[in-house]
Order: sequence, then C-alpha cells, then structure tokens
Amino acid sequence: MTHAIKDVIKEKFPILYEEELVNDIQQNGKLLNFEAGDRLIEIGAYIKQMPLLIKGSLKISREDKDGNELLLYYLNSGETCAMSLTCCMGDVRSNIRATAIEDVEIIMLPTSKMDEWMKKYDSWKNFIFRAYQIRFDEMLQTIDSIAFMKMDERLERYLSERSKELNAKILNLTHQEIASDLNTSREVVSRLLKQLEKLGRIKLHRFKIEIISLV
DNA sequence: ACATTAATTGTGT
DNA sequence: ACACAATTAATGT
Repeated sequence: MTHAIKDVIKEKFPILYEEELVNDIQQNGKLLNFEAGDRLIEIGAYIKQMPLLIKGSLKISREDKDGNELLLYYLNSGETCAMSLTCCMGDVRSNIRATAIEDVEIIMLPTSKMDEWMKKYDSWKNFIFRAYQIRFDEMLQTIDSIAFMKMDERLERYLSERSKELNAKILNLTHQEIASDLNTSREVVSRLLKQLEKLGRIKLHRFKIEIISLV
C-alpha cells in the first residue's frame, strides 16, 4: 500500500515546503522501488531522471582508468544525488554509478522540470544548493582523511560514519568491501578490524560487524 | 544428521 | 602482496 507522494515529501523532505511545489512533484514524480544490489545509474548512461531518496541507501562510485571501483559517497534517505543534476543540465553522460546497498524507495523526477523549478520555487533552489554544499563538505573531509590519516583511523572513521548514516549498530559488510571502499587490501582491513575487536570497540561476525563503541 | 562446497576471514612470510 | 589455513554458511544427500 503506497501512500501519496505528497505525504512522503512532507515527511522526508520538509525543506521543500512550498505547497505548489509539492503538488508539482506529486504530478511529475514516479515512485519506484529497487532491491539491494540493483544499479540505478550506470556509468556512461544518459540521465533523464533525478532521484529523491526516501528509504534505504545508495552507494555512489566511479571507475578509475584500470576499472577499479572508487567510492565517492553514500546517499541516505532525505538526500539527493548532486551529480545527477550536473549531468542532466547539459546533455551529458553519467560519470558515476549508483548501486542500492539496501532495498530502496525513491521518487524519480524528470530532469526537464529542473530548470523551471529552480526559477519558480525558492525552496527547491535552496534544497539543491544545500545538497551540493553537504556533498562538498563531505568530500573535503574524505580528502583530508586520505591525505593525513593513517589507515587505522580511516577505518574507524569509516565504520562510525556508516553506522551513523544507516543508524544501525550492525553493518553488513565483508572485509573485502571495506577494503575496496578505502582502497587498501583485504588483509590490512582484517588485521585492523581484529585490533579494534581486541580493544572491545567492535565485534566481528561473518558478513557483519557489530559496533560497540567508537569515537 | 552428515558431507560437500564456496566464500569469507585469519595469519605467516 | 601472496599463499595457504581455518572457519563459517549454504546446500544437497
């Protein structure tokens, strides 16, 4: 039983307060569901829709020249993908990939409306600017964690961020996944995780990591 | 309940 | 980074 898009917007995107805008979204938006593992956006594809994430979370990544997957950031409910905006403005192919890491519910909006809404609705404009700003801040943090932090600190930060975002104490991740997100080897991750477990900050299980207490 | 297999995780070099 | 061992979960018999 799906509720009206209108209600969902009011609940998850209170920042979009203009009644008329909400109606517009209701009219033009499509409510879609994806399962964990599905790819919503593939590298090289044209983007004609822009997502508003209602439930679940997405992993946004790109590929380097050797075909390695490189993590950009995670998207959670109440957020949107800033990259898909830049793509859809020009008639450009996507340079990112979006993969569902949990079951996901999203509203897809036709990019054709974006221009019009930017001019027409203040709250929409603010929303978009804010999405950019949040993403930008996060990327800055990521950059200096790569530049200045040692792997053990990066791992710890990674875990506490993920647990905060998903707001879950149990993360369903393999060591290999973490390793490719952090661009290191699986063995290093295993060893560092082991240390954290010894310190009593996490507990290790197969396929999952239980967070006990992280900074 | 047991054996087989595949994948994850652990460890030494 | 590589190689191999140990452990675990899933599946079939």
